[in-house]
Amino acid sequence: MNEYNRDDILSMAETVYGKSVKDIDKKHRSEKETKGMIGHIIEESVYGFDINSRSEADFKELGIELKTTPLKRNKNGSISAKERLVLNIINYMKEAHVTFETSSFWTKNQEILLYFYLWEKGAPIQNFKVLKAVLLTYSEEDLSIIRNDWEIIHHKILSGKAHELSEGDTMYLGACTKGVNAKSMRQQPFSPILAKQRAYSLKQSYMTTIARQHLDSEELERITDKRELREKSFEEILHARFNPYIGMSVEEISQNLGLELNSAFKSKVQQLTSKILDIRGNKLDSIEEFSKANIVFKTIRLNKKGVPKESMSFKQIDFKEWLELPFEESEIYNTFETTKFLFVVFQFDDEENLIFKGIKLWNMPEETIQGEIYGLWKDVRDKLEKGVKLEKSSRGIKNNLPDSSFNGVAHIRPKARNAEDKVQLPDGQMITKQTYWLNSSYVAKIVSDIDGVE
DNA sequence: GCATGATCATGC
DNA sequence: GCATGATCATGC
Repeated sequence: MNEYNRDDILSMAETVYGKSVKDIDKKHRSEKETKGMIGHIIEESVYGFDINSRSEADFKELGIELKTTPLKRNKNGSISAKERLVLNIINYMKEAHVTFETSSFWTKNQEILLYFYLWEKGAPIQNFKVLKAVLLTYSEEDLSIIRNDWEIIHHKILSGKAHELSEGDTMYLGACTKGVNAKSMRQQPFSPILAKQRAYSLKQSYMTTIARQHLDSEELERITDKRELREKSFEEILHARFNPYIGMSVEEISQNLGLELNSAFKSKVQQLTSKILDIRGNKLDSIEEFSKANIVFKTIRLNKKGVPKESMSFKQIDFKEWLELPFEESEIYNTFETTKFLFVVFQFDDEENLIFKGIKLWNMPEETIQGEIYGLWKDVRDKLEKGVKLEKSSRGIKNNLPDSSFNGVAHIRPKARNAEDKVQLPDGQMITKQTYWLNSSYVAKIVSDIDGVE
């Protein structure tokens, strides 16, 4: 037993494509629903492992680990990874003293036998169906980026900043929290501060892209190549692409690129950016690296003082969810923990020309997420629990949710079709649809170190 | 002149 | 029809 080769592993997997967990499960293990059960059932019923007598490595001789991961179907029919793929826990004490090649990430996760199954809301686990299995390895391009991600994590450990790690720090390989609860803490070697227990993970956005490439044959376009990635990090490459245009007006950039633009500003920037990154068509959302790393574009227009005219808005708030889910599962936490933003920054000069100032690849510092964002979340939560105060004012209906003077980072404000475009609060009252916003003064601070912004 | 409630524009 | 990026408009 356990002397399979790579071909065996995959051809045996094919025998269960389309089958439900219950149909695969020869030993009726699925009657006990526990986490990780699907993996156990596959090991036992597909590969014949006696899982009670085994502890770790699945296909030891091949150095392959078996993992299962849920996919979900979206309203538009596409599929997405339901979650990140959590790998091994990071032992900060040990990981500090290794190189990428000898790291626990690389030695344990070089090659993964990955089973995709379709998760369905509300359905029992037994009904979930296996869609496909793949041997997950990393392309040379991905590996360059993953190696750089590992270096970023490693560097934080070496600088005594393991407690400041955030998933948003990196592109594909993340350090996600993992523990029984938010209070699972570990020692780190170069600081007395206890750090949250974290595990290496392949980000949800990375898993989504991998799943779509295998199951939907999605075609995406890379903006870098392996040669370039050997020389520079992805972030450096991005800067090199945009740097030649710094100091030019939107019109000058258009002329320079041979584009004739008379559309609205928003689509102009999209077209310019596509051209600068050399994307065919105008599809910024089909850039492979951005899709895998969950990099989101935001254009920022600064006034002469370097402050955006408007705050930056995000998704509409689902107040019922806000009240029900803990902070670590909330939408606002997940947005800032897992998104990298690519700010494309322009500034008005004295003649009202819009001048390109540069870009910034940014993710919110963990400190701010655990500080101000948590504070905002908690304040809203408490008010939802007690009942939101709605009062008629001279300018519409005023609420007592945190405003822009709350903590200097974020606030809550309406965003709707009009004042009558409402949703129900958990307490039953109706409120104009609301969004959370990053204060314009906070955004100004984030981009204040971009070259040319004064 | 900014904060804040309201609303527009676009794309799916 | 709705979500989301973007912006308006007025009271303080």
